Amino acid sequence: MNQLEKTQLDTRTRIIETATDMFLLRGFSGTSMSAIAQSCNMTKASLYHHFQGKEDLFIACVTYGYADALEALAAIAADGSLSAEQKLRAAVDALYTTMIISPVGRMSPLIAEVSRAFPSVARSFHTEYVEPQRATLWGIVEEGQHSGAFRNFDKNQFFHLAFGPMVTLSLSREMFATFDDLDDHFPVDDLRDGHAAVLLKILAPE
Amino acid sequence: MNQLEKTQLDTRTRIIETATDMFLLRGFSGTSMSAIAQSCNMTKASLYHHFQGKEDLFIACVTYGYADALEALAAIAADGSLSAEQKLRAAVDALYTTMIISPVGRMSPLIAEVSRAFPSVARSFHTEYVEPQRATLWGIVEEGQHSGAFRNFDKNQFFHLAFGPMVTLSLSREMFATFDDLDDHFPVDDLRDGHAAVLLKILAPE
DNA sequence: GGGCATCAACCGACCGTTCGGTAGGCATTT
DNA sequence: AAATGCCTACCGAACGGTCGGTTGATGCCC
Repeated sequence: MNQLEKTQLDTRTRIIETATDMFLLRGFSGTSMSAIAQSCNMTKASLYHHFQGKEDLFIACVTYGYADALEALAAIAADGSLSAEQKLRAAVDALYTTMIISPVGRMSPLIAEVSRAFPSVARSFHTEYVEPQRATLWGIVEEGQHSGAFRNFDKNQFFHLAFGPMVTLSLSREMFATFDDLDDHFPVDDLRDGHAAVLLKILAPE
Repeated sequence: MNQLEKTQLDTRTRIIETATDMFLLRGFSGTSMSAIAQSCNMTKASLYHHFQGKEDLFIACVTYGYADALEALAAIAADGSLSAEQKLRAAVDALYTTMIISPVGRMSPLIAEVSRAFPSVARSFHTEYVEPQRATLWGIVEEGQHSGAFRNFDKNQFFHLAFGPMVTLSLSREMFATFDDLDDHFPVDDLRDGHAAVLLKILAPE
């Protein structure tokens, strides 16, 4: 990669990260291309030099974080030094971090907003992010089931109980982001620990 | 209330219900006042005769469903013929119905979209809808704890595990509303029953 | 006749998008 | 080494259209 391509990539990345922040704050329709350009210290015309249009930029924002978010989880699942219980516990921690902190984890309400206008974005989010995440987590559960550490449990039921609370926590913190007592209402660490304990309990052999 | 006031109220209600559907489909910024007026078979000017502005109309839409959604839950909590376990089971059913079907239960991503622009809407949603709902559900749990039917359990942890899955299910069905195999991915009845069973299990005395 | 609901017409601002053009780096030709 | 042509990045200005919101008039029902 020469200097020119690198500069171009840097600019694109800078735009994507800036735009992602704004989309998360104000929603898709609530964020204008002019406002994004302004935040990137460039003109609208320059912005349109790097992206074909608003939808194109939005898709780039959504897709941008898939890999990193999945990689952290995959690393835990592949760690041979951990037992299934340890992996599950670590995976829960990693998932909470992703859902609360990383842009891609906080995008659910954004996807909901555009789900009818851009069904392909929702499809991509599901196929390339949600499903791989579920599959990796389920691999850990299956490993525990084979070793006798976990009991049998319905797959979709487990996802419902595992992802439900953490996604809702992420959503709640977006909904009530302006509360100055947000951490009192929704204390991430406490809720995460209690949740992990319950998951291990319902998976424990009878 | 005379005939005139009643007609006016009917018109307001008709507008609110129409606008709510559109806000849920396209988001706040994605729904224009012209489009709402058109769906109501009236002019924008007539729409502005009934509501001061877009924010005013939106607040009316959000507030509109509070009472009905809370009433169904309160009726269960007040039913003297049911045991605490039966009440909890019925409450879970009612909450799933609210979250999946009723507009107010499906509004979470909408609140997230406007949370920074209209913090007061988020506040109202929390104070007048979320908190009363939690309080009523917790009343049922406390009743069971006093009678020995339920063990002690941290309040916020319980909310996390009880509301988490159902809110996420509602959100997921909004995000992936365009999928033609939506009910295969997110089967409400199955997930609800399994969830209720787990809740009763973690509350069961040791 | 007086208050109310509705309307067509209109407003300035902003939307996403496009256009014509400029500045500067790089490679090839002279 | 100078001149040429091309490419990327960027910009000011403007496009047609839509936004939320307003005005004044018209019909209608009590």
